[in-house]
Amino acid sequence: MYSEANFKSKLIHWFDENQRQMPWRETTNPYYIWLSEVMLQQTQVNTVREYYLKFINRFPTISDLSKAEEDEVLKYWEGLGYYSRARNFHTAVKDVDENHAATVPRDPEIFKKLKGVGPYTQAAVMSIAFDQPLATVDGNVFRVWSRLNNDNRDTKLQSTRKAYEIELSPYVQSQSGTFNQAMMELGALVCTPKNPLCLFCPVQQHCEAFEQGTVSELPVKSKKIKKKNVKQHVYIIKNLNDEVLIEKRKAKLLNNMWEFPMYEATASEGINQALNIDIPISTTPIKHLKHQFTHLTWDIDVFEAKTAVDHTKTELPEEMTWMKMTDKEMYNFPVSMTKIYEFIKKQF
DNA sequence: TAGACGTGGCA
DNA sequence: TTGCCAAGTCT
Repeated sequence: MYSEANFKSKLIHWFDENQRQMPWRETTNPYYIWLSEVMLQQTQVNTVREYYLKFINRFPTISDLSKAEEDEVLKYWEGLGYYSRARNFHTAVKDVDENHAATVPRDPEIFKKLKGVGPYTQAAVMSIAFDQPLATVDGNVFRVWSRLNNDNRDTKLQSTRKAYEIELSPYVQSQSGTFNQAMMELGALVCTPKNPLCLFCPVQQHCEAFEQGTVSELPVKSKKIKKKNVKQHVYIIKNLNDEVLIEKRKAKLLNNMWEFPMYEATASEGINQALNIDIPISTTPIKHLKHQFTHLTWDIDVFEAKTAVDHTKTELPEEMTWMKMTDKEMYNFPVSMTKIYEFIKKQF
């Protein structure tokens, strides 16, 4: 058994010398720290940087974000993925603005009640911004801690998370924010999923898995879900003004984002029903693409409607509109639709 | 509880 | 090309 203080001291010393520069590490503003933690969920640091800087530039205060329309907030999240994070963060910030005097709560129990704040975000924001004694348990910490203890418990189980939070609590009674970030940084830079740099690890002598030669087998994760494949038909409908038809999604997936009308291949007559007009559709796809999500694949055929009908005089259903090709930045599109846009842009 | 929820990087 | 992984949360 090793000294807890010795382990912590070595880890923090390594962190002081080796941590990466990040814009959110140069602020003590709890709102900015909170935003960064939301953006960093399941997302790599280098991807987040630009989004973070643009976001705080446009919404520099809680009040600014609180007053914004959801469509604009989503526009600033466009391309980052997991868009419910943006909707939930917006909701939570409005909550703070209205019910907490526009001040991020210091009480972990109150903060945890906000929309989109789970155990990780609670611990991260509370420790980094307010030095509250809570341990962050994220993917990095699961990996680092399971290896340090040669622990093969399933990290997907809630019980394992709880156990880790308790086991780590002695380390976060002081300097909690620094310790938490050091654990995560070690996981990101040294104790990596593949090819970990054990020879350069500042706490190698505390690592049971290194001693036992089991590093590559940890952490243990149980569930692997198989992707479903969904065939989709997308329709590029142009009018005589060289505008193209777009539709606002009303679904859990990519909710409230725009798309070219899309129907599952098994329901592809939907476009004619929706418009209540008979649009000639090209019989062969003008483009085929696959778009990968975590849990499914869209196998997309893109069809083009060549029509002489002046659809500008046809009344459109709710949540549909004609978009000028030069106005794409006025709408928020998922990446799959941006790919299609880039293709058809050449033809206009 | 297990599956839904985006996207890009990497071996 | 394919599958896993990246500072998770919601239902």
